[in-house]
Amino acid sequence: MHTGDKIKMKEQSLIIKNIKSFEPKQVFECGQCFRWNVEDDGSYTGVFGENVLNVKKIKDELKIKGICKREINEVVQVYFDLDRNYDEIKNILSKVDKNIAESIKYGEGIRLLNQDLWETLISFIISANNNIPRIKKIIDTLSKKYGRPIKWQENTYYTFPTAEELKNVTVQEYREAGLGFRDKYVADAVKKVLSKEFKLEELYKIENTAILKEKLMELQGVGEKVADCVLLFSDLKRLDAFPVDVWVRRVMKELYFPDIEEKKLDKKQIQELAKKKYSNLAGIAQQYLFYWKREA
DNA sequence: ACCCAGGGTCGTC
DNA sequence: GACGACCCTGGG
Repeated sequence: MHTGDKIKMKEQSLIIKNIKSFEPKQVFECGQCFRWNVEDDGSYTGVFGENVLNVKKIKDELKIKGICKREINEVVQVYFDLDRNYDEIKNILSKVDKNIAESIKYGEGIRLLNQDLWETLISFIISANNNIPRIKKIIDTLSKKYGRPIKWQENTYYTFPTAEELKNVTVQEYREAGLGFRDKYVADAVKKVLSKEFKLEELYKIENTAILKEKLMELQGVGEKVADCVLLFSDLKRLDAFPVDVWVRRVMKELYFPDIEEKKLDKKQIQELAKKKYSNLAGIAQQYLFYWKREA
């Protein structure tokens, strides 16, 4: 087990007034992240990178506090995607058709996070044929065992372990951490990243989303769906990626293919329609649809 | 008790 | 391209 130095940083806080398109419940429970948890007061606390933050929304004011490695306003600006104009995106998408317009009304406070590529990759490898509570539990266990502690307000939080920190973890130890059959996939990703056989930083240089997706799928346990999630939810931020899971398949069948049996509905058909309708914003459209269908 | 599904992927045919 | 297997857990 890693017993490195505790990360010590000063506490910081930030208030953002007149915040638009930011509803904590929707941001943190639309399926893009697994390390944000709701508190008794309705606020959310999460760990990302070497930061622990608590986010509370009161009316149209966002109160953020916690400890950050760098200046909190810079960290927040990037992680919460504050440079993107979601009003404009929602306007464009709402004009596509009534269905997406209704889903946007339902989840108008959704916003995509710029999450660390490594953490997103491993998290979504773990997500395969799994459910959200268990995914969260596994990621929590990995972080507690192999990440570094950050103390804040009586509590200890743990960073998501780097590839380096997972260097000596065996497949059996992953199994004991609850990963199930995904144990070997994570071990494989760690090995390939550490040996530079797979270079994460090179991925940012690839412009074409399809090529980038192929590259991600070279890794064990990364199929189309996982690759699409990494493209959309990590800081690779490919808004044209359209992950199709059981929920999205369900909602797309209901809305656009009512006469086709769900099992016979080809994923290619769904993605072609998504591209045609939502173009380079398909990924964001997917989040509105996913949240809508899953909550309702 | 038993079965099923869950933000799928892989190996085999 | 279709099909079954796969770790594990919570809910019916």
